[in-house]
Amino acid sequence: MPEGHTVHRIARQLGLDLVGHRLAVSSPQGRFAAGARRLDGQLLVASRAVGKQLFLEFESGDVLRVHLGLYGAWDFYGRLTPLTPGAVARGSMGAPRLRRAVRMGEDEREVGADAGIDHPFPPEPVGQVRVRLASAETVADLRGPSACEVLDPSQAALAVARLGPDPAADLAEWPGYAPLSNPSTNGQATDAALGSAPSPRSVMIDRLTSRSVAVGQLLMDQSVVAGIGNIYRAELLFRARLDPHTPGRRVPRETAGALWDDWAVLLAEGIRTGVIITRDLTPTEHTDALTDPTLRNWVYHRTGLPCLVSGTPVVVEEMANRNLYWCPTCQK
DNA sequence: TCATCATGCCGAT
DNA sequence: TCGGCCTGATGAT
Repeated sequence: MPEGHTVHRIARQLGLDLVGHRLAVSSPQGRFAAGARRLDGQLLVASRAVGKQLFLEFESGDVLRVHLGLYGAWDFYGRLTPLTPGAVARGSMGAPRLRRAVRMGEDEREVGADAGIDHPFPPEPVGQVRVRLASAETVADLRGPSACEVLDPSQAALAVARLGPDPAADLAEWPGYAPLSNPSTNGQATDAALGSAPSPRSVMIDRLTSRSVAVGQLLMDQSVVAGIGNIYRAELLFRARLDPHTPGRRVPRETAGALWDDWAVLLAEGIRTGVIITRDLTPTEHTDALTDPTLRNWVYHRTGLPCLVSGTPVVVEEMANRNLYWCPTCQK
């Protein structure tokens, strides 16, 4: 299930295998029939992720905006370009081109490398497929999204502008969009002096430190910083040894900046591997963690277990309508 | 085999 | 604050 890293991986997969192709767009489920008609037959020109949202730009300027919500996912069939070495993959890497399906939207796994050989292409839709994007060789099926809509360019720009900065978004190449998320600059204090647009990092710091809401809530607020979900929230706070209840206003700017920097590192690593590993592990442990979720994190899903640093039992409480895991000894 | 829960978020109430 | 989305993993039965 999707925090920002997953959506970036999906954007990249679609970028590799469907961008530059003229697509057959359909809605086997029927709930997106009108939108599918509007996009059917168009060239897909760009695939971008901002936070947890996916923006697919077509030649007409129409943009398909997708949010996976809690259990949305993309299923890929047919020819797929391997994303990144080091990613979670069962079966051989760089194996045969033909794969029955690769699911993205949860911890990813590849269904047997040659499982598709006996199956027709394109395959029958499985379950409630809201949208199918199909080139001659690759099919991407979207199921269970919480948002799936066609926007015109100005509506899409508005949707992006409503989001906080994302360290992995490269909006510089997206003409007309908020100049918020150019990750190449990390502008410390020079923005004003240079008269340039504020850096994403400084935007995040400003938004996080200007409110009295608990930092544990602010990290989940997609207008403060985009892409962080419940796991990354808990783990970022632990890594910073920060009490989740600290009001944003009381978080020193240096601490807020360190949170941004750490998020950028964790996100990049999540995009690379496809899983959320937040502990500092040896290479061997890291390999084990790719297949064993219980090895990956400091506090997430570890209620009652001893904190790996202090030994204090990890506690869970509700914050921002979600379970928040933290160590009362380390984070104060 | 069944019930519950989950890495999210929106809109109705 | 609650239900919807309508999936898949997990743990209880």
